[in-house]
Parts: sequence; C-alpha cells; structure tokens
Amino acid sequence: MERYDPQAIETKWQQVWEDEQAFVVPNPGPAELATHRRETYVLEMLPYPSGDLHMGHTLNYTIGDVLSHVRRRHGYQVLRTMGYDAFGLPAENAAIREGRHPREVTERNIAAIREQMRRMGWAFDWTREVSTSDPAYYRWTQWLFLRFFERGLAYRKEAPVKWCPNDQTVLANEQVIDGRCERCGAEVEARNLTQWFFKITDYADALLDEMSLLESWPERVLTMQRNWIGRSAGARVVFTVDGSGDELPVFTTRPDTLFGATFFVLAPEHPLVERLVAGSEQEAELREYVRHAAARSTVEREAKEKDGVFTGRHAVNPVNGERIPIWVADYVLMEYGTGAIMAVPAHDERDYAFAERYGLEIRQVVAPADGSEAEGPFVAHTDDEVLVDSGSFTGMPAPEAKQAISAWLAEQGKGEQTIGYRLRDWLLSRQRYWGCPIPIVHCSACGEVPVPDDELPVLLPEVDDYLPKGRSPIAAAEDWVATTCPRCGGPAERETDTMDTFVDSSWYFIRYADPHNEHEPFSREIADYWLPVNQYVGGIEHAVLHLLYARFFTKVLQELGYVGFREPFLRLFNQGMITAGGAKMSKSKGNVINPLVYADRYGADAVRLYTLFMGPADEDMDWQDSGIEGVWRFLNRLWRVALGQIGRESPTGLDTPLVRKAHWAIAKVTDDVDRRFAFNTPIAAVMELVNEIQRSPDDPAARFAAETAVSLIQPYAPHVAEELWSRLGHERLWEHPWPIADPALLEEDTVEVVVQVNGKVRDRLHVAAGTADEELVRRARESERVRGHLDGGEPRRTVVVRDKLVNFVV
RNA sequence: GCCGGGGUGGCGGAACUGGUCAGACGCGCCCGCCUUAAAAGCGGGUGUCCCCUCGUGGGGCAUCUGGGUUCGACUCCCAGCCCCGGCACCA
Repeated sequence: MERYDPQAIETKWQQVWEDEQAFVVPNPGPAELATHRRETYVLEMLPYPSGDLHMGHTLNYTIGDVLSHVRRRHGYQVLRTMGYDAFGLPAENAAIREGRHPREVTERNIAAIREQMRRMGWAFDWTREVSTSDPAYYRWTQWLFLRFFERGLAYRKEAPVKWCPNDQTVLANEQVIDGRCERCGAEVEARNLTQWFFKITDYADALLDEMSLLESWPERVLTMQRNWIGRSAGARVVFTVDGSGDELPVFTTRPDTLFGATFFVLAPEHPLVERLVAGSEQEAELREYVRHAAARSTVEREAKEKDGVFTGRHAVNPVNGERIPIWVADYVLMEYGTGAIMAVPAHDERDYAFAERYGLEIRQVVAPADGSEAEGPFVAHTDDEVLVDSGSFTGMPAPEAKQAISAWLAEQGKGEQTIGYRLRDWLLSRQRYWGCPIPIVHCSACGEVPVPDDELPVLLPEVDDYLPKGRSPIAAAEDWVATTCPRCGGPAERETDTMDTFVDSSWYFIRYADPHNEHEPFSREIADYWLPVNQYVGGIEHAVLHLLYARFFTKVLQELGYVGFREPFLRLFNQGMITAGGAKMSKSKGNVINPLVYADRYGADAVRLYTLFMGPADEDMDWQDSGIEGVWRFLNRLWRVALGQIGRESPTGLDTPLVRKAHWAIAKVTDDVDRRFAFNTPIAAVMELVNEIQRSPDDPAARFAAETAVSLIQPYAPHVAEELWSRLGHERLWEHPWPIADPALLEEDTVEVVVQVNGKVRDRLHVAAGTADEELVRRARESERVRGHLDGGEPRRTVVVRDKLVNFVV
C-alpha cells in the first residue's frame, strides 16, 4: 500500500486551495446587504511579524482554523483573514543592528511568516490581507486620529516620563532597574514632555457597563479589565493650606473617616510641593527626597518601606477646621486621584504604618456597633459600624455617614460625592521612527492644526539614523518637518511623534471587512454586515490593553456614526501557553520549539493535530516530542484504514456497531467544538472510531465509518482529509456539509444498569432501554451477587435511576 | 495582600448538569505475533494493596489534605496545603 507522504499531499492541496480561491469570501452585493446571508466572523489576533512563526501562532491559528472550517461546513459564510501588526520597536532595533531600513526588515519578515503560515495550511482569505505599516492602511489610521481630534478625544498635555540622560531617550517603567537605565546604567531622571493622549477616561463607565453586551468572555479577562478601570465611589474633599489658603483637594472612598484625618500627604511630584517648601528650613531635604523619588521605578517604590518628609506646613480639615501636618511621601501616587491624600491612620493600613514610623497621632473615628475593641488599623468595613468622636455625626452608622458628610461638604462648597478611577488617559505618543506619523502641524499662529484629509497619508520621511536623540528620529528630516500651516499658510512644523502601535491594532478588524476601500477606512454597510466579530481567539497577554483599546475605539466609531455596534468582539477565547519542559519557551533557555521543523518531519497536519491534542486549548500545555509521534502514528493508521475501504461498498440504511460508533463520534465532535470549545477530546473520539474500524474489518459499514472519520478530522488535518476524501471518490470536503448525527442511532437498545448495595457496585444488568423501575428492582433483587450483600435483609431504601442504576440501602 | 485558574496512574490528559466497578484517547513500559534480524505494523496487558480452589475469582483502598452534605461526591459545602497566571502603596 502506498505510504502516507504528508509533504506531497500538503503541497498539492495548498495549491488547489489557492487555485480555487477556496477560502476567499466576497463581500455582499447590495441585495445581500439587505437580506443578510448566514455569515460569521472568526478572528485571530493580529500577529507582530517577527521572522519566525512560533508555537503561540500555531495554536492560535489552528483553533481559529477548526472553528472556521466547522462553521463553513455548517453552511456559514465565514470571514477569516490575516494581517500584520507591522510597526513597532523590534523592526526598528533590527534595522539599527543590521544597518537597514525598518521597512525592509518588516517586509522581509512578513514575506517569511506569510510563507510559513501557508505551509501550515490555514484557511485564510488571503485577498483581504492588511499590514498596518502600509501607507494604504495607516492613511486611515491617521484619518481616524483626526476624527478623534475633532471630537476633543485626542489632546496634548505635559506628562512626566522616565528619561535616560545618557541614551537621550524615554524609558518604559520596565526599563528602569534600581533607578538606573537598563542599558547603560545611567541614573534615570524624570522629565516632562508634551505628549498626545486619547481621552479613554471619558469611556470608563461605558467600558465597564457595556460588558453586559458581551456574549461570552472569560471571567478572568473581565475581572482584569474591571480592576484596570478601577471604579470606586467616594468623595472629593477640599482641604486648604493653612496660611495661604491654597486648595488641596483629595479623593477618598472613606468620607466617613474625615474626623480621623491626623496628617496630610502629597505625592513628591505634586505641583504644590515646590511652593510649599520654598525658603523653608526643610527645603534642601525635601528637594533631595523628591529628586530621588522621581528616579525610582514603581517596582522599587512599592518594595521599600514607607518614608517621607515633613514640609513644615499644615492643612486645614474642612469638617472641623483642625490643622494637620503636611508630609511628602512617595507612597502617594501623582497618577491616582489628586496626588494628595488625607491620612487616616486608624482606618488605613498604609497611613497606619506611616504614622507608627513617625509617631503621628492615630485617632479612631469608626467603631463596631457592638463596642468591641480593634487592634491596629481598623479597616474592616461592614454595615454595622458607627462613627465615634466625629462631631455632629457621632453615633451615625458608617454607610449613612458617608452620604451625610458628602452632602454636608457639598453644602459648604468644600467637596462633593464623586467617583474615582484607576484608568488613565491613553498616552499614544512615541518618540520613535517606525510608527504611524501623527497628522498634525504645529503653527505658531494657529496652534495644533490637523493635516487636511486629502493630504493623507502623511508619509514617514526617510532618515539616516533611527536612534532617538532626545527627540523623535523623524525630527532629523528637517525638510519634512518644515511645512506650511494648512490654515494660515504661514511657516509651521510637523508633529514628529509617531503613534503607539496599539492604535494601529484598535481598528484592523473592521478594515478586514473592507480592506481595499480607497475612499474611507471601511464602508459602514459592509462593516455592519460582518461585524461585530462573532469569535475572537488570542492570547491572554492582551486581556487588558489591546482589548480595552479596541473596545474604546469601537464605541467612539459608533458615536461618530461609522459603525452600528458598541462592542467589537462578542465572544472571546483565550488559548493557553505552550511550554517546553515545563518552562516558557525562550531563546536564552534554548527550549524553543519551531513548528516548521516538525512540519518538515511529520507534516503540518500532525503539528496542527498535536497542538490541539495536547490538552485543553485554554490551559497551558507542555510540548513533548513523543506526543507528536503518537498523532503521526494515528494519521498513518487513518491513512491505511481509509485506503483499505477504496472499492468497497457503502450500503445505506445499516444499523451496525460501526454505524453507531460513527454517529456517536459525529455527535461528540460537533458538540465539543460548537458548544464546549474543547478541541482535544474530538481528536480522541475520531481515534476511537478509527481503532474500531480497524478491529471490525467485516462490518458492512466500515466504509461509511471511514468516510465519517475523514470528514470529522478535516478541520484539524485538512490536507490528509482532503486527499483521502478524494481517493474515496468525492471532492471538495472543505465545503462538504458537516455530518449530522442521527438521534435514533445514538440511543441504545439495551443499556447496562448498575446494581449497587450501599453505593458499591455489586452487579450489572443488561436490559432494554426504558425498562420500568419496578422491573429493574425485581431483576436486581434476583441477582446472586446482590443477594449475598443484602444478607437476606430488606433494603431500607431503594434508589432507581432509569437506564443507569439501582441502589439498595441497607 | 487581592483577583482568577488549577491539583486525577510512570507522563499529557478524560469523566460535560452529583449516577454504569474513576482513569477515555495518547505517551511510556511489559508480553506476544510478524521478520533471518531490526524498524514499522498488529494483538494483549498496565492505579494500588490483599486473599485464594489462580479464575471470564473475591475483596480493601484510591482523584492534594482534613471535615461535611447525600442512597451515591473528581464533581456540591467548610477549613487548610501546594502550584500557575494577573494585579497591587489606587487613598
């Protein structure tokens, strides 16, 4: 018999699919737009095009492939394509290293990864491919930016960044180690830079509340997004600086503890610090503390013990006029709330630790209603607490006091009830070359002026050096920077920052619907036809940023009238990580598994099959070479079993054990994929079927069973399935209707009923399905084995589950 | 610390809404067939302990630990231990 030769088979069918445009799905015509076909959109996260396809991609796209093949064969038009998140730092670094243009590096990598993806046989509509670094794409990223700008959702403000004075570059938090630059070791400085932001904070509530519109997202992702947004109800309370009367607003979730505020703390970055200490005896010490705090990484700030410096000044508590000392301490963050807190050491652990260290007063103002004493900070927060030592609010239950004190403050004009968020605006400026240019012109007369739509795209200029030198590398292109103001015609300068690549990937899934549109980013009709995405598949690492930004973009686009939906991704599936030897794959560990190496040895089908057979796709899985050999053997067995059926009859209307096994497998595979998102157990089911066929050479339904096995394995191993299908005399399995299990063949005529005594199985009965309870009990009591365990006594109780068991309790 | 997910044979895992002696499927290992031999393939066995008249025998114990609910628990509840992931001076 001819041997299974995956390489030849895979090359052959990949060519057929390409020639036949098998997975190309055209956009609907005007008539179809109105009626809506049976369509669905399966999307996998846009890959960054590094040169090599890795295991994460392989798992991601194989899951998507199974889902889309099954849906296509259920009769859906399936939109599914591929693209590249092609801007970004790695290409820029490679370009610097290799002395080439980032575009060249990126194009080379795209060509390589595209080839590798084709080698794996994934069914994408390649005619819809997009690349975010393509001017035909980023033109529309710029166009969308301008719409955000017009709406006041893109704005500039000064924001502190970590700065390496030696490398002349902005550092991300994770690039700062012990206050020093990760690369050169220079002491990091804080620096203020005017940068672009998106006003995502305006959408904090929508991003939280509209989670209810999602059909099925993993709970852990929703939780992470909720925590990230961090909404908490509280009050704004305005303290004042004693003497100057400067206002010091704070945000607190515990207005009920206002009478317990015994000191006040400012973040080191707080703008008022400078003025408070100017000329005081604490000035030198404070400056030193502030300078040091600024250079510290957040990680370091968290790890160290709480410390701070007294400013010598005092704040006035609006509720009782009390003077309390103002300290500066880096446990207060400028980014959250107002950058200042009222410290209530009796009811907050951090304030308590600080107060203990510096001997500050600790005054309890909330107590359990039962009068019990608390040790340390009393932070317990239950509904049966009452206020003590709190002026006219004394004795009031804490929840009520929160309202009452907030209301009182509002009356006095000293505060109000409010809501705080952890979420901050999205800083989108990057002082980098390889990104989408921000289409803004700075004019000394007119200010920030948008580049007119008909001048888009603003193309990246050519420069010699991609290293940042205290400003974006683009700034070196002086001829490009110098321009005229679109509004007044006077001399002006182009914005030289580029956009965060998360902007590029916040709308690509809509572009996929209408990728060649030259007049607009996408047609609303076509977008609304395909979207929202029915099934999104990707890694958990994007649980917050990408998914949150894409949700934000979609809401804005809906409000601008460009799309008719509020949420982009109705269902989300997060795949687990594939490890090797129990450890995350990394070059430094030398344990990277290259899927292409295995595809060369065992074929792409075996690699696809094994990545899903390893375990539940949403959990981490460990790669084992012996495992892929197992699926390789299975494919060989399937090959022999199927070829053995060529020329054999396939009578209809049979009811044999193999027919029943085949229908069982159909039901199992279909339910597992469609309902459970389980991809490992369907493979096991087909294995069982194939084993069964092999053991029943004389069953007249052997051919039917073999064809069913081939049909069911197609979404996983499409090449070998297609080859066998064609050798069995059929064609185009990829569009052949998905098999349907016959319910009559799933029901068993006779069932095995277990007979238990006190929950322990003592015998088994083979009876007709649906046998009446009384009959079951009668037969069970006749059993020798059961009688032995009943000891002649009468059962105290008898439990019967029809078709399953009889349990005697004695 | 908080949030989320886990803990089942030698290994990866199955058991979906509490119900057929838990362990499908695959790996590994053992025995056999085929072969001059090997590879491949095929057949059989494989949680653990005990008893025996050794068989298509009988029994005990087993899903991290300890309790509980139930006729019946891998599955539900309580307490604890361990592992993985995420977040975190968030006021």
